[in-house]
Amino acid sequence: MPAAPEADTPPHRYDADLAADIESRWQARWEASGAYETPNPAGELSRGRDAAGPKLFVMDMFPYPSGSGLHVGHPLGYIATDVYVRFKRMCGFNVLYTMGFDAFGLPAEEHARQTGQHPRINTEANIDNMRRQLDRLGLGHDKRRGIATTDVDYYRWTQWIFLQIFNSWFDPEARRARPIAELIDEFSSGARPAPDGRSWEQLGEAEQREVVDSHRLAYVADAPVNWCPALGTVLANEEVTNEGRSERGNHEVFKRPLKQWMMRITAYADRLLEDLDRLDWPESVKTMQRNWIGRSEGALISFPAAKTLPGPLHTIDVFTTRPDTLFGTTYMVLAPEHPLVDELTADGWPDGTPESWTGGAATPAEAVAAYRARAAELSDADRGDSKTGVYLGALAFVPFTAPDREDLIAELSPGHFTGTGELADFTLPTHDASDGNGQQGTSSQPWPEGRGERTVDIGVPVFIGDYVLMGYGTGAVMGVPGEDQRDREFAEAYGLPVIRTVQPPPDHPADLAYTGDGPSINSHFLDGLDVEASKALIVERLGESGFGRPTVNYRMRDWLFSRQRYWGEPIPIMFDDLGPVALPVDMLPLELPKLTDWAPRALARDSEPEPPLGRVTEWLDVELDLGAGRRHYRRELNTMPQWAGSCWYYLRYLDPRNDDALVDPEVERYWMADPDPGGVGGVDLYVGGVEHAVLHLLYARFWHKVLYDLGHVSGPEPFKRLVNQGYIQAYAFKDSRGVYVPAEEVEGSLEKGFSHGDEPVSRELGKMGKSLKNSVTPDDMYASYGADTLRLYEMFMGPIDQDRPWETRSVVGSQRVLQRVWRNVVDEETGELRVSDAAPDDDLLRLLHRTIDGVRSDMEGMRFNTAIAKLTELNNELTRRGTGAPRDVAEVLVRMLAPLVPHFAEELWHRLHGDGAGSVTQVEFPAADPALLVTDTVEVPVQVNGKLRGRVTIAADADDETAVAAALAEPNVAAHVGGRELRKQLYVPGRMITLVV
RNA sequence: GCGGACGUGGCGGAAUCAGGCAGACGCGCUGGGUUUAGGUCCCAGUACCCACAAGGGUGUGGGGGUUCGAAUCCCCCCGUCCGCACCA
Repeated sequence: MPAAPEADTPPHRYDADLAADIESRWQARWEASGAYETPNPAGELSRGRDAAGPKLFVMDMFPYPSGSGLHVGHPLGYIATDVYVRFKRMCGFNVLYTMGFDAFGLPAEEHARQTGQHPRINTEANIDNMRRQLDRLGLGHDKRRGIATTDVDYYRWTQWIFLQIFNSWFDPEARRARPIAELIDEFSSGARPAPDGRSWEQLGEAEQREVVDSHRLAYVADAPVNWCPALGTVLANEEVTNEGRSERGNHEVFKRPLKQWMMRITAYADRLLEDLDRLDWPESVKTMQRNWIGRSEGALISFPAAKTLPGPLHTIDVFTTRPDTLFGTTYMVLAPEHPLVDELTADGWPDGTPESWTGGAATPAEAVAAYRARAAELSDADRGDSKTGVYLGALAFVPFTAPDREDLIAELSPGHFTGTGELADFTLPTHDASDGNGQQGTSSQPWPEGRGERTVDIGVPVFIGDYVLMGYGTGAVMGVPGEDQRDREFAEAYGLPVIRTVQPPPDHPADLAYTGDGPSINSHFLDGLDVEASKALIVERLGESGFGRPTVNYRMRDWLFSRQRYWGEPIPIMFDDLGPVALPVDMLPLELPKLTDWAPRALARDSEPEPPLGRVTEWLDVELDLGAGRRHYRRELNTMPQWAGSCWYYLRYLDPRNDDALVDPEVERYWMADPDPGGVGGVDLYVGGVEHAVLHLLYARFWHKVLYDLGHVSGPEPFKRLVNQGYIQAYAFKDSRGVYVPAEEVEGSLEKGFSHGDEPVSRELGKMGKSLKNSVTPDDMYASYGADTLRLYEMFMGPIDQDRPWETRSVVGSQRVLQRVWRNVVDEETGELRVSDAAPDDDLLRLLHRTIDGVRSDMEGMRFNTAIAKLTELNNELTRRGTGAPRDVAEVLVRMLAPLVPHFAEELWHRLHGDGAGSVTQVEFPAADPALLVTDTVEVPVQVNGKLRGRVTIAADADDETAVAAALAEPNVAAHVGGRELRKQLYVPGRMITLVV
């Protein structure tokens, strides 16, 4: 509540009204003088303040202009960067600091849909509103550089980057992206053979296009995707929650195959992983990215399989991290969606098939159909813990003979494990070595070890089961119940044999899989070797025989890049009869067509996506001459995902109005260079929420690396240092029905209980926001206290990276601090200065310099809470002394406050120095005089037998003997020593005297 | 289950990086002052126990260890939060 003017309130007290007056006045002057404009080394923005001094690039994660306005939690990170930036500017750095808006994408569009207005109108109104709320905080942004991702001049370059990616391929030997033209040259010159061994000329145009397109970093694939009918669009894995619902709106999401644009981020998996080690990021975020990428080393093993013998053989490829346990395989499981399922489904149940394997169906085909239908109903998360599956009626064969093992299986299991057949016509696949997602061709290869003549083999049954996911590895596993607990549970459920292949310790429970180390057993030529050695040998043997090879598998999939939405960047691609064709770069921007009927439609689950751009018939079909004569093309109708614009906005801040390039290379080198030689470069400090740990931050790193490979940026990483600011939490209140009630209407206390009206309510701590009805708006804080008090309070609440509960009643503490500073400089009654011209005494001077020293290092380390505590301490000392502060001390204190409370400091600065003085934002930050940090005498605590017994004042350079003598002279110390002989004496200079008796 | 972060007064937190006076600074609370009153503002006190005091004892989730000395380092356990999760 704003302080009403009271008769007895001194007229010049620092209250909300005075703060509002000061804040608006200085904001206008700063704006007029371009106080925060930072010059570039070249180009249009090279005018500005003096650019001497090292560069620093500090950035916040830019916001979505959502339209519902800010609460006090939103600007926490912005205030922190602003304080840091102001401090570094005062330390002589040339700091780039600005703010843009991430305005494309689902949130803006969903909001527009609710209000019924066109997204552009909505978005621009929201941006204006957010700018106003943020400006009121006094953030020192270079406003010339602010962009919105929806600006045509901006998304023109987003489209340009898309074309760079489309026109590139990943060369696995060079481990980097190269222009697609170089690949075409290699094919046509014969330096690189065509995939099937034919010469390039022998391939038709269609085949050539297909081969080239299959190498591009941006490509169209018909792949299982996350289809969200309610939103009318597909979503990236990253946008789907664990519960299988959309991150936005919490709608149901279904897996289904659709033709979509993909980006080959998997090609960069290893580099994204390796370079994490070179980043100054929170360990938690690095860990999340590592887990997301999910690199695991193992082997790909091929199992021959057949539904009848004799009969055609198929190959089940399996990824395993434990190839050493191969001989423990007693069954196989395919994911229900696995493409081989149909081929391996037998016509009828083999003799002796147990009832439990059939799912109660009359034939394997019926069992499969029923099981698949059930699995499709369930999202990955709903599949539950119990292991289920049905038998296909087929057998698979471990690719090595192992007579002992076969005897063992024969002994453990009923007759249906034995198949008889002629294996000579088995066809082995050849795998190309490019990557885990590479295509595979087939070619004939002989069955090793002369097995073509064998007519009897021990097969293992092949199941489908939903504990095997199509989205990981090859979608098939070898069932090894001895060494894998999930396989063990499946084996238990279906009565499958268990063969241990690693000797467990004696105390290992017999009913659990053993995953630890130990000697191999029941494993033929591996027996006796430990796990590592067994892995090495089996992989070697598999390689020799052609049945397997070492491989690296990743959890991460390629990035699904297209959305069936209106409010996004149009993808600058056209299609002719043979496939996608890039729009020439000189035809950019490809503007989003004006459309009145832009709203997405909620669709039925199995309907086809309907991109809204498909409604623009005159835009859809174009005739162009791209060099091969005038031809007809159909435009791509999908738009880019929300993440596209945020993948590179930091680069556009550098050079926002450049029409010739996304950024001038000289400007890019200046701002993105790493201060440390050999560093990765990039934004020097990036502050934002941890919720972007794997989405935005992974995509942006990927794009940056592609741009780096293609020579458009000078370093391999976009963000050198990352800080995650904590969330501001707030108490929320629920009534007896569990419904949230507005927090500001709740009365009571922890002791007395809380109530809303007459009804008792319960309290909980949660993220501030609309859903918990516990928002506090910055506008309320401006009205009650002013922006500087809000800034000071938010910085004082705790370490920047920590969550903290909001307490409106505590804000007044920060206002009192400023009031006390104000009172030490300005007379509240008259408004006159009340500083004294007397020189500060020695004690005060020493305290001042200790404060300077501490505040400087706290600011540097972004420990603003402790910096504020130290400044408060100094000011409390001034208050204790009464009589107004010595002018020299007040002047230094004001300079130290300037980064935290810039308007307040600017006002006092001008009162101290007269109106001719320059801005406090551009003076130097105080530096401590080292001579004043050391003292002649020090007060040192004394411990006797580990307990504090007194303190003595001694010369700062006193030696051991002197210190101990002084300690013994202290009565309480002497009493505790009690005349006994010292067994030990120790003096840590300036810190502690320790005596042991 | 795996991985990460963390645990200090009534509350937010400081001291943890580098072992050396635990509780800086602020909120709240208690008492006092200013004020017609309330509020604002100012001053003093405020970890807990004993004591008028001087002082003494206890104390940083629990247990153990290293050390002259541990909130800090090491081991085990408990608890909270976050991320991932049938990952083969």
